[in-house]
Amino acid sequence: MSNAYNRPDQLSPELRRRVLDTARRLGYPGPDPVARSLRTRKAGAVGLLLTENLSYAFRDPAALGFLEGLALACEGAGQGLHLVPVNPEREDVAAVHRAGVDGFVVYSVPDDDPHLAAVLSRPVPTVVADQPIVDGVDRVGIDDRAAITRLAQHLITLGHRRVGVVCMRLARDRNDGFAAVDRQEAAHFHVQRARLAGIADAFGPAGVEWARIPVVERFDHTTASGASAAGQLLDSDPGLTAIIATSDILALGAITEARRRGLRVPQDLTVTGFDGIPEGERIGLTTVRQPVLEKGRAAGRLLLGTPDPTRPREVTLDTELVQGTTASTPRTTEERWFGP
Amino acid sequence: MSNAYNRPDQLSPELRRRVLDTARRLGYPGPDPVARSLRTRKAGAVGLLLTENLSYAFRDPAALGFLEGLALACEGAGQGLHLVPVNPEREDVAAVHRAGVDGFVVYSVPDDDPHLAAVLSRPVPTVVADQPIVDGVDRVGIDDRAAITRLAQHLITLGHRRVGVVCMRLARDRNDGFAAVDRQEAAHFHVQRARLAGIADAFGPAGVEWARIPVVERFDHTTASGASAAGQLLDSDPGLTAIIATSDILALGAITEARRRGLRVPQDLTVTGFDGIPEGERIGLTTVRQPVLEKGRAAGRLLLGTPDPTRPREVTLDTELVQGTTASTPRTTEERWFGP
DNA sequence: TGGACTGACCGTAACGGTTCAGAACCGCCG
DNA sequence: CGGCGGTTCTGAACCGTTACGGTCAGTCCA
Repeated sequence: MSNAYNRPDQLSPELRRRVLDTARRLGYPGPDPVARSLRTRKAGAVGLLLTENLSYAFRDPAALGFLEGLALACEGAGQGLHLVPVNPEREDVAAVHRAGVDGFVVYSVPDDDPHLAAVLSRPVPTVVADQPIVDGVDRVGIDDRAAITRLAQHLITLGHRRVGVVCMRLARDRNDGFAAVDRQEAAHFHVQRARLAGIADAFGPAGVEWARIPVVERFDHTTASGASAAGQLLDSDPGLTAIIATSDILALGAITEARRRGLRVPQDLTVTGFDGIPEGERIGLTTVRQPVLEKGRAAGRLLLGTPDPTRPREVTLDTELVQGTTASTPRTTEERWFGP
Repeated sequence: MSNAYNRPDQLSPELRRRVLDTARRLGYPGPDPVARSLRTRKAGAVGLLLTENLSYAFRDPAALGFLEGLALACEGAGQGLHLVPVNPEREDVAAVHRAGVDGFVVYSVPDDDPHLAAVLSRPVPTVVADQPIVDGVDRVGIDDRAAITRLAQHLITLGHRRVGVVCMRLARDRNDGFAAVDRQEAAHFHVQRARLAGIADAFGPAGVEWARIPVVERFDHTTASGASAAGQLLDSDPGLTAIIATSDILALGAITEARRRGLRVPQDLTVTGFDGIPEGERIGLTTVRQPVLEKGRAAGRLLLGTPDPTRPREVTLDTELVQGTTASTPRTTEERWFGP
């Protein structure tokens, strides 16, 4: 029976025809994929775990790029892509245990996320992306810290000293407001923690004490969040010459808010982002471009490729500083040159 | 054992603890999801079949909206979303047979697609979206024909008579060029066929013979395709006053091409789209807005909801004519009124 | 004291494929 | 005619779980 479907060479054409015939007559719908998976120990799919609602991934351009790259890799290997449903409110890990997959890709979840723990407890290969290193699992990412240091140094070169920072959520609990250093250092999102540290790396040597640079955190990753966070920064210190956002989405919101307040970008306020999303490119956002699609593809390849004996592998992709038109010398310097 | 994990009420806490303890000691990784699925006859996931490369879905805003809505519905029901890998070149249906899912959603594939046939041969519930009705499966969609008829009538009211049409692929074979009526009528993509018919419905009564309206087809659904198709139309008849595209993506490309030729939109050329994607809204594209997210959600609900005894169900969602700024009275009429 | 009842626990039979060993068969040669 | 190499076919074991029925001990009431 099985042979009739999958191994035509193992039996005579005549018997095969007869088997298939009676199968059809009996209404047999073909081999059951689940039973086959049980026996062969192959599900033919990789699971993807995202921290946010599944649908969030379809809104965030960076996540989307990652998804596209991963899908590309899966497609190439004939593997399905199983999106694991996660309800960030309820800590329901059952979905992770129920997913019939041959491996997991975990994208940007907090390091204390129970779903991540659940994935690691499953006896299947796992690749994490934009995450800190976990014991022995493969990892793909960029050097967030060094990348944003370069960007910050660029601002320092331009003359900025009074800057504010807008960042994404640092932990699973909602904290829409200022984030002190202790919260920053305890951050559970590796990417955000690294980016903040990278900014500090640049400003410290420039004589700006990091603890005095205001950092505003937002739980939701939307342009509206970026706008309100920028507003909060400017309210607390109208003398800021630059706002560094840890994502393009937040930066776009900050620009909107600046304009709303009658501030010209970059003449009155410099704004920078991180990611290099198309919307940012369109308006000439100064940012760090990271190869999101490549990242997804690398994650897929890492998972689906032959499991190298030199376990845990790590792929770090290159980034590029994009000097757009939203950063310039600060107003004060400018005024010094041209008068107020 | 099973009870220890899933039915704490079925055994004493003491025994449960002991079982779990020894399980851990033996390195038991928890119940195997595949075996569980085999036994319970539930995979906990729905399959999604798209005609294009998986990664295409992440580029096309309309598909993306559908995906988001579907993901939302799955999430709500705690179901995973299994994206079936399809290589449009090779007709490899195996992936459909290998997918361990409780049901399928089929989105906008040609009605003669072997993958669709493979899905229908599987003994699981199926919902098709933007497809013609298949025997006894649920369906969700819009009234493409009536919706675009309204749009076309709007153009007729404005005074347009010499129009050209840009449409997406009509069949699985590549045909980048004019599509005669016979090809239109034999189209395997229900949505495209319906939209062309809808345009004909409007222009026929207005005294414009449909067969004389040039229709240009493009295989790839990109703005570049829209641009080249518009170019082909304008080359063949520079006197066109309007271009009707069957999607916003194509319309955006057509606008780019018009501008490149020094034609102002809408003063020199009216361009309309279909879908109501954000990029179109931003530039004020005249189009038909369809609730793509709702469509995805409806598909998910149809599949996951209680299977109504009144089988095949059908959900038709409403559309809205968006009178943007890319359509106006045609140049010739204008000139008649104001002089050249 | 005995019978009915309750609750905890355990053994076993599917679920539906794949795989593999060995049976059956066939023709051929010594 | 027996043995042998080869192919085709059959049967049974196994994958890991859940559902179900049965055993057993303990409790309650007549």
